Amino acid sequence: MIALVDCNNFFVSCERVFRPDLRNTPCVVLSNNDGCVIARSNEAKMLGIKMGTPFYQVKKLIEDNGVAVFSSNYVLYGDMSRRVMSILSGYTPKLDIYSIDEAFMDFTGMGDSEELLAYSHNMVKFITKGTGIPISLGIAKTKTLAKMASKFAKKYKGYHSVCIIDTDEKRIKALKLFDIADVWGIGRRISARLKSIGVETAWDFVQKSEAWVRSELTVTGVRTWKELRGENCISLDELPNKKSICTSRSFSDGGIDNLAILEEAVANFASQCSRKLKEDRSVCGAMTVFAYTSRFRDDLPSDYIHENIYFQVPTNDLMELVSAAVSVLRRSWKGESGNYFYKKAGVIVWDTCSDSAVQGNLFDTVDRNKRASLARAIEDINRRNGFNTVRVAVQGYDMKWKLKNEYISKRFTTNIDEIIQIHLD
DNA sequence: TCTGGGGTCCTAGGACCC
DNA sequence: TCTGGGGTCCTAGGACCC
Repeated sequence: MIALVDCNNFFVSCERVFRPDLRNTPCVVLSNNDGCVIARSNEAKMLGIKMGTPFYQVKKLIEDNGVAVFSSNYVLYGDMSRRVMSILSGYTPKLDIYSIDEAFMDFTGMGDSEELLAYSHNMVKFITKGTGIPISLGIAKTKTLAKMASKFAKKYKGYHSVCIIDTDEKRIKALKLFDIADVWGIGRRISARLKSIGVETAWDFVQKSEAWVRSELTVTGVRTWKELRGENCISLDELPNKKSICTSRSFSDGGIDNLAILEEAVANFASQCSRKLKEDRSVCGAMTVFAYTSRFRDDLPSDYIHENIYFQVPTNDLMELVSAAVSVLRRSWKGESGNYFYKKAGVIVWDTCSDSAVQGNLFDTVDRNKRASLARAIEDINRRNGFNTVRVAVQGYDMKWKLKNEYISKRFTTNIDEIIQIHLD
């Protein structure tokens, strides 16, 4: 059996751990730049605030109903996630972390349904006590069915946060109740297509033949189809190293029309990519730099910079990545100041491989040894004094491209100066 | 006025090989 | 007049996930 653990309204729950006064108040968390609503408490969902709505469109609704608003605080969420996952790992021989707030657990050979239920209820209590984060569990024979079960666990109070689909009878009943659009792997496009030909529920979908699914939805559709019928197709393998790493941001206000400021931003994105590669013990063979104007503004001139660069030898070197990113940007920059307002930019590194398996280049022009010892010195200083203590000059200090985050909470768990204080009168 | 950020997998089609 | 058959590799774009 496989269990899927899902943290309820995760970002909101993280904020509430340090704001217990908001336990029954509607809350939302906004995306970077305070752009869109990306997490909602149950009360906020009930007010009709939809996932992904631009903040300005619901600002009035939020003010009128006393909804608490938070800018996203990924340092806090990342740390809370690590705590939850760390406790979960003690409850299974195999934990597969799927996202910041979800994980699959292997429950094979860990007892019959009754025992699994008791075990899970116990775990839910312990996680809540240990971290303050409420979770839900779905247990079934396949991952897709476990995801479905977790939605039932969340929806019906009677399950007390744990729903198990252990018999064929239960599976069929659940499939008949389950909207095809809510199935894991069936997105907006495909569900619309399926509904237009009368496939409304997961049950309707599994009634179709394998050949039909194969021809209409390709092999990924067949995997989902098989999983819903109880056949395991999506493996629980550990996550391999990332194949691409992206750092990107949208810019607040109108955007950026100045090359120097955009350079600074892109240099910092490249620096982040270097750090992420090193964390993964990876190097990259290629990089893409992109920058584009707002796609919502038909009245302004638009531009779309999108350029690749290929490295002679795969690298994760800070200076090499920063200089490559900036050179690409300079080369493809078309805007005279004032012509184009770039709203978003980013750096993607790809064609990655392990840093211990780098293929050299006979015609390499760089002294790699010298670079490596300098990189080690920089990493050493930054490890002790904080990321970016030593930086490439073009990264700058102004952060003129900095994000808007008006409603951000403190880094309660990761910065000693921001630790929670309790005043006793 | 204001619209997130990070990933994966699959397929079609073009370029190339013998 | 008539123009083969079998492959691989790469990329862009589309679908999905959180």
